Amino acid sequence: MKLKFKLNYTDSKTMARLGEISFNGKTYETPMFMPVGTNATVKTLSPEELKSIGSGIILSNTYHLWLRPGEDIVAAAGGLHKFMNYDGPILTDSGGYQVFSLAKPKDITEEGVKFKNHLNGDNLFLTPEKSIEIQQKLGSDIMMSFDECVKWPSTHEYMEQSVERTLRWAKRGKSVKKDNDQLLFGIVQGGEYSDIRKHCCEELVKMDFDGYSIGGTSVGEDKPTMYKMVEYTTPYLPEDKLRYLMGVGDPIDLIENVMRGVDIFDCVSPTRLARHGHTYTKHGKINLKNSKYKNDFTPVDDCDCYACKNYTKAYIRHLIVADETFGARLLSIHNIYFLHKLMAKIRENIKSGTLEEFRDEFAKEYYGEKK
RNA sequence: GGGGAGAUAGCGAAGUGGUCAAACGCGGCAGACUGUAAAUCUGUUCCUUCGGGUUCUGUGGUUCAAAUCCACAUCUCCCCA
Repeated sequence: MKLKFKLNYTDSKTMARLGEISFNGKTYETPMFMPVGTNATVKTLSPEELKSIGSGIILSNTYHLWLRPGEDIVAAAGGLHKFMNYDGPILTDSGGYQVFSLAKPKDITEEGVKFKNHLNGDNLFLTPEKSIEIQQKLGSDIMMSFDECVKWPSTHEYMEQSVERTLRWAKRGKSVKKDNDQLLFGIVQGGEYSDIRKHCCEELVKMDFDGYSIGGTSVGEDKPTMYKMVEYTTPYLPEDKLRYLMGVGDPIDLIENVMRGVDIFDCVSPTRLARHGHTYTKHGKINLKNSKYKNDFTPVDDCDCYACKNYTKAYIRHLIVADETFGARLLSIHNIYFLHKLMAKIRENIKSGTLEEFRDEFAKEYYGEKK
């Protein structure tokens, strides 16, 4: 079953797009938010819970599954879908982000990247070919090319060299790709340098990937810079292919980047923030650990998710403070639901041509007066 | 009744003459988190008008200097009768 994307509509005032992904007999609308399940699980949530809150594609990770349990075990289980019991689409990251978070500059060579296994300190070596081979064994529906996620800020000179190497890596990865149902995306790097972003897009498009990812964002840059990175990229990508902005999940960033032509997003923040007791509300992000919620017997938000329909802030706060996993689960449900719901509203406002107004309204409520 | 041990900040617990407003842990109060080395990490936690002020069960004492030494008192725990 091959995942297919169809572009249905492009907003005339912004670059926002409406599309649909079909997979395994189901269709999913874009723009879409994808929860992250690094270790073949979206932390604390079952596949049934994910589906019930409206999740479509979920993300998993090549690097982590390579180390544990190992791609051969996942393959022996019948692939990632069977292994984790998720029949929706699965996208795997290539390990490129771990180049940013785990490797030192001297560990990055033309051939590949040297890692210290974060579990036991072993020396590891990941190459573009190896990354694709692992992802093929995992059997994800969308694979990522192995790239260098470059730290911000970086010099124009470094970025140029790094992007050339990332392009060579993209080609190498593609060369070992089997002719199967898995899609392979190229990843656009180039920091905030418009010339490098453009060049990277053009070279990747020549290689003809199944979709294109925008990388190098959400690595500590400010929002205007992130938006520029996207603006310097999307105009050079083919209309009919999916565009994935990697690692972006702040609510306002989702809206802003849909307006810049992005279709799909992923981010760890809804689940990580949940585990840390933070939660999104229409009036901004709140920290449920704050003592002012001790006696607050109202729901987290005006929302119809399972957590908000059945539980109060005071109760969830108690669970979080008492380190009970059910608290993390309830907040994960709400936080992911909140982002899915936001994406649904974004889609509606693209349809009605009111996305800019929606952005302004949302920002006013979300950042205006914090509860 | 006899013998022994001990009382340190909200709690547990170091410290046994000056470098002690007092380690560390917990608890409390905040903050951070963006393709997950993250159910993690950071700050803070006697009072303060930020100059200082008042602390280590209490009272008295020794000393230039005491949480630390001495005396007595109070309370707690253990052992023996």
